[in-house]
Amino acid sequence: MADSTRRPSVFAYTLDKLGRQIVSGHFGVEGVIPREAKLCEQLGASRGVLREVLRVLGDKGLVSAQPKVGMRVQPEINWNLMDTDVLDWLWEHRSRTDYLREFLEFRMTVEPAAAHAAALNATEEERREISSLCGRLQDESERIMDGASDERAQKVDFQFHMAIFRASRNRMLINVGNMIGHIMRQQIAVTTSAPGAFREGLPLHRAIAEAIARGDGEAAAQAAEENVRLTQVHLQKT
Amino acid sequence: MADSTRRPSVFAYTLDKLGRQIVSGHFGVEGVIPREAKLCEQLGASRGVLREVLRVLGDKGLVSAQPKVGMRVQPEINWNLMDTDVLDWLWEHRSRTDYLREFLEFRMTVEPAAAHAAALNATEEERREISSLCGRLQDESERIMDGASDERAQKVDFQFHMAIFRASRNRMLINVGNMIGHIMRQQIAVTTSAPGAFREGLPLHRAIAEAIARGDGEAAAQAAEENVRLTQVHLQKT
DNA sequence: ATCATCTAATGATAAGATTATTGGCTTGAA
DNA sequence: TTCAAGCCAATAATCTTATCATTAGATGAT
Repeated sequence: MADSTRRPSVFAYTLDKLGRQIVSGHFGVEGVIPREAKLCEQLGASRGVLREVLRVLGDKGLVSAQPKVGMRVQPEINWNLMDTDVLDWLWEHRSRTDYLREFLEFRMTVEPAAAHAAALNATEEERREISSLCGRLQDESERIMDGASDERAQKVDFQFHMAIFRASRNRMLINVGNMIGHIMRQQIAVTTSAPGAFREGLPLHRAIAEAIARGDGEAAAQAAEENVRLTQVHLQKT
Repeated sequence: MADSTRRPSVFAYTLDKLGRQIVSGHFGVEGVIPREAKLCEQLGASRGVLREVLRVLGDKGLVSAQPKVGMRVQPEINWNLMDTDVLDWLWEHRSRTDYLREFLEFRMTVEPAAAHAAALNATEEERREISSLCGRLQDESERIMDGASDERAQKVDFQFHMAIFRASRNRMLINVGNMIGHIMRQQIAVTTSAPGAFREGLPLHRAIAEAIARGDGEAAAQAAEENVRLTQVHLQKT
């Protein structure tokens, strides 16, 4: 079993640490990264794992290497913004001032499309699952009104969105959906902490689920768009 | 200087080779990959680079490792479809039967959004650049009518699309645009080889450019959508 | 200035120590 | 007997260390 409690590997730790340093601008505008030997002692890792880390960071578009010349951090335009690690690091450093607008804009184009596709392509079972999750969302909402933590509601909300992406029967949309879901799980804590935000969003969630259930693509897309817009409003209030 | 003529690294070669093997289903439905020592001799690479390769393939969602149990290829749903390497490998193996529909569907949701955003957000210079590229596209189109190769036209077409994504002022859309552009450069050879396909698509390209020039988001989105639809028609004829 | 040479950095290989996980074996109690 | 908990060894990834090769900037003699 992939136990979540096992100690993080040296690789994972080093990747995370160096990734954060790069994204936070720790190496200046020139972006010259110390040579391998120096990085090893700074990060406390052997040259082997460090090179693995640098390869992965290169794959994420953060750095590129050249013999003799050394490592350089790449211009930000090359950073892979579909990568959850990169997104996490960005989110940590410049929290919700820099990329938030673009992220919401991106959701605004992708989520309606996914809802539309789901309404057309979902299996009967998927439609039932989505409706069911919407029902559970309502239950959890009421539980919150009684003073319960919104942790469980967040989880259900996350599952609801993912179910829609899955039902779109488009693996590229599902892929993007995973990325969006990952960010949402961090953002949602902010979004829903606004009092009544969950209750307010409930009718739109139901509208999405019902539109998908009856195969109305246009309505599903419109409701999904409204839902993102509502999130937008809530986030801008914080 | 990053010379394009320098010999490919062992790392790049091994990554490509192993990546293709995995995507082509070379390791069976179980997806059990031989252990490191065995892979080394099969691929002719040292353990060091092999581990770097495996880490990158893990980052792309293709494989995951566990001590004692070995390397396993991950279920296809986890493969990172926003990664150009993965896409290349997939495209090579199951060429334009499996993922083509989903790719075009994805373009259909993203490109209109990018055109829309570009119409609203582009700078004056960007609008001029897009119009200029559209004009060059017309020139190249006429050159093709005279029997010239469509290689140059393809390059301009690619630049045209990328300029629109860039003008959207949304770095996530730009990122996705890079991915789409990468695939287009391979698909476009098929698309435009249909006789007259270029000429037929020209009016729509002009419609996009003009809509962006005058800041008409709705018209730009609609023209972009029509353009993808036209591509769809051409591709289904092959 | 130009060219050969030196030097310092990444690229690649090899070998060994370490750590974690599985699977079997044993032990012990119901 | 049967089942479960705990121990042990085999195995594979993980990590370290050392060494050589390759590359390109820097140096210096012509």
